Amino acid sequence: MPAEVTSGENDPVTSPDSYADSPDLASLAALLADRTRAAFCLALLDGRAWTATELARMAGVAPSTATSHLHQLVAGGLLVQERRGRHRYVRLAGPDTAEMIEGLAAHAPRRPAPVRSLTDARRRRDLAHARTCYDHLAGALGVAVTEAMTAREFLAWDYGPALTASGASWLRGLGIADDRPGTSRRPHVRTCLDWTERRPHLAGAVGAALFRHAMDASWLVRRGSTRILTLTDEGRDALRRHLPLPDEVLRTTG
Amino acid sequence: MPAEVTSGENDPVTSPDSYADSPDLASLAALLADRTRAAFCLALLDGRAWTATELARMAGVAPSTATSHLHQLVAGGLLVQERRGRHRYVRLAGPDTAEMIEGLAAHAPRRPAPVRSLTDARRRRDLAHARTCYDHLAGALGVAVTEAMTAREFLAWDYGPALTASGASWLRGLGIADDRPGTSRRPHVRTCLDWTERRPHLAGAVGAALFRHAMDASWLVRRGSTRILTLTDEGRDALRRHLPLPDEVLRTTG
DNA sequence: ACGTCACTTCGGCCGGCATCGAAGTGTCCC
DNA sequence: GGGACACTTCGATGCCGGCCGAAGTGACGT
Repeated sequence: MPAEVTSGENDPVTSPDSYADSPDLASLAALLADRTRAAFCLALLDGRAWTATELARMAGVAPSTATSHLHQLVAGGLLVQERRGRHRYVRLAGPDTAEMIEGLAAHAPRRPAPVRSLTDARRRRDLAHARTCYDHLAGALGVAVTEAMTAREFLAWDYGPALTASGASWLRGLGIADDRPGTSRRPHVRTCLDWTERRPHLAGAVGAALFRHAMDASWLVRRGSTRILTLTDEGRDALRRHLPLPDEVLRTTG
Repeated sequence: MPAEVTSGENDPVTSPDSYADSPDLASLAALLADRTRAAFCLALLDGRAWTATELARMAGVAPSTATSHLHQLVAGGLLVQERRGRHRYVRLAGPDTAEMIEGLAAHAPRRPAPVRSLTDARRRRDLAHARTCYDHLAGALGVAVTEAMTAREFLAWDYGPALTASGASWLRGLGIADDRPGTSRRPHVRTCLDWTERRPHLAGAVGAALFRHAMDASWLVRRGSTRILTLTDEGRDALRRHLPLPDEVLRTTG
């Protein structure tokens, strides 16, 4: 945490004399102000790379339309692309971009989408139960984990969300290497307002590490190529053992 | 922190059965995707109420245009209005709205605005030095305060920004009533990426309380009706005494 | 080599929306 | 009461941008 204040040599990313060029809020917001582009970004919030055609089908637009939108999103710095063969893979530019979009989405009004079928209803129920949120766990399960960690005083909220000392050692006990604080720019503990639960769940580097561990240990498995997560038997046992989670959220059946 | 997960009676704010209605990101972003509306919101980030005419003049549009935009922003929940006599005062709906806009602005590209005059250059320099950011202090001074509090270990960053015990007692020593944690929903320590410094400054309830104290104690005064803040002699002495701030940021001349 | 597939470019169409001026309503002050 | 002022409504204008289909390019597989 260097406390140098009289900024030394400025990185010439913009103008050499960088007094307050006002942020171009409108151009950034315009990128998200289209139904199709917004749908792309929300889909990409699962943290993985999608191809242009997949996104086009998901949003119900022609491939040429998707191309145009992806150009804009990449040019605007929200997405990065990777060309492999005849495929163009796009993903969110980084965790900070994901957090920005999440932050916006948390304040957005809900669109009342009518339930179309029984499958649709099931899909929604499962999505509300457990899903990925970029690089961490969301849904009722994510919120429950967060609140159980709070109950055991692994997380403290008094002065902003923070991991306690016992929380850090709990993580170490799980074999989760706690990234050394200060190493990365990213806040270690961050919260993210859950869409479905309307309560915060754990995010940031700690949330990502915990989720990575849960996937590595097969506590959770992805359902197909969606962002829906299914709790495995091992996962249920582990969460019951390591955290006293209420049984209601520990159902393992899709 | 109630850990009730199987949502009991739902508040009927949307549909009775509230599985995951996806957020309407596009409609929210569209509110900010217009140059004029974005300018309104950025101006309102100073936390005070403006009249429609003031905003119209600031943005360089006709009054009728401003009316239309303000309607949309109020209908969208970003702004609240208060009619007093023949004036219509609007302000940001709340701290969470301000935080959302700040978060977006921090990721927005800078618009290279050419310096038009000597007055303009001075205004920018002063704005970069100290200004309000909704309800707390921003600019080089805000960042310096934050970093000095970090150096004295009033703030800890290891597991997310947090106020330490000594930080809490330091605030009490200043006569700042530390809002009892848990009382309000708002995180007590939050950071906000500074536009000009590109480093975080203190925000959240603690940042707001500190700023309020600085204004009450006349450490800082507003310049006219702008968001520019000027450090007073008392303010310089106080900051030198309570925090070892580097002299460079302690200039009091506008 | 050929067909298939993923993606791109281009042109044209169309809807939505920001803008303004003019005219109207209510408020304040003299 | 009259005039100035803050704000609103309405209609007209014009532009920007999303959308598609058709045609083109390059990669992959048989």
